[in-house]
Amino acid sequence: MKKAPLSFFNRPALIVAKELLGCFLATKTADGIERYMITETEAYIGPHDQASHAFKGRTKRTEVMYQASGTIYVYLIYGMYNMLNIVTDEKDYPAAVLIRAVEHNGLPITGPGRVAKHLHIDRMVNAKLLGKEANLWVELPAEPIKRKVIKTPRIGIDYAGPIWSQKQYRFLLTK
DNA sequence: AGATTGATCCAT
DNA sequence: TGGATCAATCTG
Repeated sequence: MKKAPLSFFNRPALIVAKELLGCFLATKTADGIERYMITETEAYIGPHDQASHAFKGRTKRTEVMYQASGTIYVYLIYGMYNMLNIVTDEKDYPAAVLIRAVEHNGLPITGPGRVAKHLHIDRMVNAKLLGKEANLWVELPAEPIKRKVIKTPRIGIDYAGPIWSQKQYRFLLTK
């Protein structure tokens, strides 16, 4: 299995979000390398995206979204759940892809909170670089995926207004 | 449908 | 400095 180069992420978030489907999140454990196939993503595409945290500008929390592509962005929501994102695009351009669901040995893990919990991902890895500074990286599938891709509006962003809340920036693999 | 939970951001 | 808000999930 081939590790995704950091250049994979140095592209528009919409492209990365689509291409991450079928890729694997990989982490090293005592039992070896565990791989989780990514089955659902969402793109947050820039400073003008009203659904994005970066819409309010550069703050202590959003600073990581402006860092180099391949940087990990993890934040806490509702005081309970960690959300795993991967920064995309050029440095100083705030964009990221949220990992919303994976599959492990054919078993689905749906919902971003459950994904992070299952992989033991928390804010300790926030602002770390995939593979270099964190025990987490992405691997590319050996063969192109055969499953179909569905697009829908993003989840839980009604605050983003009528235009941005309806953009079809969520991508899922069908069964 | 309602509770949960705490970091973050902005207005008072 | 307080208080609303939140890229969600669990239980009834």
